[in-house]
Formats: sequence, C-alpha cells, structure tokens
Amino acid sequence: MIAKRYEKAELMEKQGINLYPNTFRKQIDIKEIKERYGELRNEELEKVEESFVVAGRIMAIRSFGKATFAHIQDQSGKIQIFLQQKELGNDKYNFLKKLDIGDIIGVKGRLFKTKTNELTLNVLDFELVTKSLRPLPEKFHGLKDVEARYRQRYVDLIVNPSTREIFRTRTKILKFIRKFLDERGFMEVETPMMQVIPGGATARPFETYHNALGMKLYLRIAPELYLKRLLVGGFEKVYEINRNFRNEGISTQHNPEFTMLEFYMAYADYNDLFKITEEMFSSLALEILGTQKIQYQGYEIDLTPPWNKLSFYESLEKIGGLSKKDYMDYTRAKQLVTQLGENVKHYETLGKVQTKLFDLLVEPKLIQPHFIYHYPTEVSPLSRRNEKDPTITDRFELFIAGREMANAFSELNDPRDQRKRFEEQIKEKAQGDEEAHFMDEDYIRALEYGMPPAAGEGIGIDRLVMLLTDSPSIREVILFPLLKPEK
RNA sequence: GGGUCGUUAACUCAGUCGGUAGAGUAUCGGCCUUUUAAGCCGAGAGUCGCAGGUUCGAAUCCUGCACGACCCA
Repeated sequence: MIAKRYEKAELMEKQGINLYPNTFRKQIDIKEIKERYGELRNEELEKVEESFVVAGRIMAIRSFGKATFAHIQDQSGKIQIFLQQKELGNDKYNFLKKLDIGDIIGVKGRLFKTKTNELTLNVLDFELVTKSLRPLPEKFHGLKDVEARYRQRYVDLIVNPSTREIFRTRTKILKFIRKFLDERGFMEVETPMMQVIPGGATARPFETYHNALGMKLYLRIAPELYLKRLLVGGFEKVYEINRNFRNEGISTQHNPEFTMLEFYMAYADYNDLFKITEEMFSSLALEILGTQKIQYQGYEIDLTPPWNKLSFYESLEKIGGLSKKDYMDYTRAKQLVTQLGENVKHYETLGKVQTKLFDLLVEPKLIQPHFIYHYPTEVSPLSRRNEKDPTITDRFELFIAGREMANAFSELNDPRDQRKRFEEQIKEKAQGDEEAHFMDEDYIRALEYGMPPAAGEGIGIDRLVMLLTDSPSIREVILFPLLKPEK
C-alpha cells in the first residue's frame, strides 16, 4: 500500500506536480473561523464577503460525482470543506481525486452552512502542500495499539484528540507553575545535568564518559545540591524545572528520564512549604480543570485546603495499623516487611525498614491529599533535624492517589552535621547500597561559607500531569517515553 | 527478576475441533452535487511477531526468543 503511494507520487511528479512545495501560507487557524462564524445563519454568512485561507491535513473524504466533502485538520481543530467541479473546473477537480487522506492541503474558500447546519468552506481554490505516503489509521477507531501510540507518537497526535489534549494541558501546567513561582519572587535557573558527583537523591545514576577530559560523568538524579549552592551564593529564591535521570526500573509510575520541579527559599522552613504546596496544587487544579474536586481513575480527590497532616510514625499507627513495638524494634519490623513479601538487605537501617513498612501499608491508602511529616533522620541525609528530637527531620512528603507527589524539608545548613550524614551514606554504599549518596566535598565547602536557613521542595511534574489529566500511566504524559528498540 | 495476557492486511478486529487466510475502514476502478463512520457495484492487498518442534497437514498444539500491556517484587 505504501509502495502504491510511492508509485502514485512519482506519477504525479512526472506530471509536473510539486509534492513538497513550501510556498503556501495559511492566514488563519480553523478554530478562529469557527469561533467567529460558527453561530451565524446561512443568510448572514452570505454577507461575509471575505474568503479564508487555511491549511490542514485531510482527515476524511466523502466524494460524489461532481462534488466532494472533506474534513481538514490543523493545530486548532477541524473544518469541513466542500469542493465542486463547477466551481473548480475539470482539471482541478480531477486533481482532487488524486489526493489521499493524510495529505496536507492549502485551501481558499467562502463560508456557508450545509443542510445539517455544519459550518463549511466552499473551496474556490486549493493546492497540495505535502504528500503523505503512509495511510493513516482507521478514522473511526483511531490508533488504539498502545505500543504503536508510544513508538509513533506523531500518528497518535494526528488521530487521537485526547492525546493532543493531554500535552496541551501539560504545557499549561508548566506555564502555570512558572507563573506561580515567578509571582512569588522566585528566579528560574539551570544547573548541570551532567555531574561529576551525582547528588541530591537516593537513586542509581546513569554513567557516561567525557572523552576529551578522560573522565566519568553522571546524568543528574536531582539538581538539589547545585540549587542550594545558589542559596550560598546569595540568590534567595530559586527554582528549576528540568529532567532528572534515574537508572531504575520502568513502570506506569517511572520513566528513566522524568521532569522535576525543585524550588528553594531562604529564611523559610518546612512549615511555609505546607502552605505553598496547598496553594500551588489547589490553584493549579482550579486553573486547569475549573474545580478543586478532581476525578482520578474512579476516585474523587478533593484538593481544597487544608489537607490532612500526620507524622510519619502516626501514619504507621493510624493508617498502617502498627504499634510502636512493631516499627521501633528492628527485628520485628524486618520480620513484618518480609511477611509482606519484600526483602530487607543486611545494610538497611531501621529507618529504611520503617520506610518500607510505610510504602507497603500506608502509601497505597493515601488517596486524598496527605502530608506525612517528621521522617527518620537516617533516610533524610539532606534534611534539617528536628530541634526537639534529632532522630527525626523537619521534612514532609505529599501523597495523593496513593503516590508520592512532593518531597520537602527545612534544609540542613550545618556543614559539620552534613559531613556526618554523608559519611553514614558512604558506609551504606560500601556495604552494597547502590542508591546511597556520594560524598560531595565541594558541597560541604559551600556550606562552610554559610547557607542561610532555608526550605526546599521537589515536585514530580509527570505525576502531577497524570493526576490532572486522569492518566493511568506516566507514558501517557511523556511525549516520547523510553521503549526498547523494535527489532 | 516473577506471573498473566497480547502480537493475524496500513488501522480496528474475527478466525470454531489442527484441514484453501476473513470482515469493516483505508487503497485502486466504476456510479453518484448536501455528505459527515456517506451509499451502491467490482478489485488488489498477508513472512498470521521470530526460530524450532509435533503432525500427512499448524495462525491454531508444544518449546525457546523478541516486543508490549497489566499485576507482583
């Protein structure tokens, strides 16, 4: 079939038709025509002297002997066009018959309404703008095959309006967040994606190699340590929205590269972040969906502030159904995790085991927004310790729909404590924990100059887009998700 | 890493008990000036994911592999 189209194209070319001219210029988006004239009656449309010049992809053709209806689609929408032999002349009308669904054409026409009251362009002239050599998927069912939709996102975008909508929404969300932070005096910055020491998160990094420098480099797992260096440098409110890379499994929640927002503000603590987070999410929902009660995969989730707050240990008791004896005793806690079907490695500390209990027993139940605060210090190597209890940190995570949506804390700015925390991580790494943090001497040096007290937060943008577009998989909200090669 | 399911025409899908590979859309030809999943008549289109095995005979049964989806870890 593709071969047939190639033959046809060659034939057309022999007849002197340019299949890929770059001379046609559209003058208006289809949506604008519809907005301006969609409500007018035929008699009113007849008075519109203007003709309209649009371009778009042919999505459907309904051809009669001497007249043809078709739909063309541009970035803004679809409109019906009507082509008549008596209007176009024999040659042009015969040329029309050579066009295929999928071809891009330019059209000049006047508006009218059909018997079924559809706004339609009566074509005065048209030309081929781009020849399509591959047939589009079926008009009624569209492209359903998930693998094909991800591999050939361009086709998915042509034929599935819901896919286009998701990515428009994604862009709106990013715009809104930038505006939200800019209005509050934050400055957007860019920090290294390629790092000599990958820091700022507990994760396995991708490794790469710089030939000229003869040096191993890592793709960043987080921008955190660089953003905090900027606080040392004197910028008091900074944020970055960009890609992180983690060399881990792929699932409906994880893509190896994903988009993260991190923002840091000096002279603030984690209490300030509860409020900002509530404000950001609830105003974002209002902007995007027009409501704070959103539908997600069959759940109604109410983002109206204030949200639930529970300390980490409280949540293990109240939601996880555990007692202090269960989670404060290493042997007992480890036994519970094993019973629930997950492994505990020999180097994993009590804090880590408690986190596993949380992941298994609490996280999936946090459908409505919940802030969980005061995480164990062992699993929070960059967070400031609580003033009253140094075994926990002034840190929270936000959970919605059973998923971690944000991670926030008062920042640890004592270089002496930070060095100790890194040293603990080094020990864990030596024992085989590939996710443990690296020592970063330059970061310590920066803290030694003095970082103002600060609070910082990371928000996973892909998961946020999933939430607001009711998408079940992260691959639905990433334009080109990572897949293995086809063959 | 483990389990379940899927892979048949460009697309959406049938394919019974192992016995000639099917439909709709799309494409090509014909008819048709108000259709909109247009309609009617006709035609072409396939490495049945790949590689083995069982069998007189495999899209179908068996084994392995690849890719994907979902669930578990």
